[in-house]
Amino acid sequence: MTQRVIIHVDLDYFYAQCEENLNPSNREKPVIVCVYSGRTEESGVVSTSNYLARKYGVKAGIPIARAKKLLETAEAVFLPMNRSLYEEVSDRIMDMLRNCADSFEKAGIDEAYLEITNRTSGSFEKAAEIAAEMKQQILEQEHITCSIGIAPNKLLAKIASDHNKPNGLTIVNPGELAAFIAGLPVDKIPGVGKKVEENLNHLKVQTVSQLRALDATNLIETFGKSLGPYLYHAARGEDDEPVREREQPTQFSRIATLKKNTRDMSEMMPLLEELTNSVAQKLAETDMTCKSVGIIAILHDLSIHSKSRTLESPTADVKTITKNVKDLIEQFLQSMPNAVARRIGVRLSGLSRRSGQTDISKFLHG
DNA sequence: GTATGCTTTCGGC
DNA sequence: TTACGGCCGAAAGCATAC
Repeated sequence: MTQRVIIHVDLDYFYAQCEENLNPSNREKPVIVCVYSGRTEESGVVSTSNYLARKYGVKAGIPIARAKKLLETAEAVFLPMNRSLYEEVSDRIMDMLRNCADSFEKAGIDEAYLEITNRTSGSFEKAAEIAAEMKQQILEQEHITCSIGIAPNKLLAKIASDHNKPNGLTIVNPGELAAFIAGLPVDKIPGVGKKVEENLNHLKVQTVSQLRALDATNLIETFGKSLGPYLYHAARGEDDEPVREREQPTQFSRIATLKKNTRDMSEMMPLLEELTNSVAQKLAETDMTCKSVGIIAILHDLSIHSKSRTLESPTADVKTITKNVKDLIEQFLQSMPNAVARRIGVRLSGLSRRSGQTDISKFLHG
């Protein structure tokens, strides 16, 4: 088994950087890209912000109203999301990166993994040169900075890209691997968020080297048969996940906030129809069918609930989807007599592509 | 018990 | 002092068939 060379590319504060490029005068100001829910003038959350805004404590996920408070002394720019713009920029960058790799994996709108083992013959020095060229190309063609990690696997490449931001380049040579991760806080491990971190803290684990001291059995008992082994290996910098193009999407969903909280069918249906039409249109655009239809409800207390059902046969028909959505909402309201919805959504899953799919009758009667 | 498939929840970005 | 989105993929949880 030859040593792999993996790169993780993370586009810096991506949505906000796209907005800076659209309007360069914003580069000197805090820029906050917002998801407005439409309920009141400023209800909603921050999607992302530039580094100037972050100096004020304004970061992804906080309410817009709170961001405005934090920035009331600054001349800040609050902008609504323009997702199609970000997708276009992302698509162009991803196409550039794909051409730089032996194998390529888009891991989100603003990040990607590249395996470059073959084209570097395993040399990390050569990898650093390629990374520098990629950074330059992305900057010249799209005026976007990024942070890059180079490592022997995806796990370490991702941790490395996060190590020096923005506009950073971090190399973790195989020989430096142990020293690199040992002192890191456990929440630097992808998959270790608030909840897992709390659990680890109860076990007196705050750093990766402390995590490494736990035995596999203990980890599996505490975190289950998926996360347990993952943590055991992550503590040692081990990961053999391949870099591969992601398959077709597995689900499409649309969710939105109601003008006011309700459990009244007639107040929910217009929004549900809109969401259903939108997600069904996505299905049509991508020439897919769905086998499963589901609804999502976020209640007044922000608790999340969902219901779904599998259809007799795959469909892309709006009427069929709408009928099932309506049934599921009624079923949900009946099952939770005290539920008052704040946000509602529609989810289609069990997706498959229509074209290229052989007619089943050929198998039956071939 | 194991394999498989479906529903619901979790958590990253 | 609080404040609160819209997506996605994966895992957990559960049921059923063998």
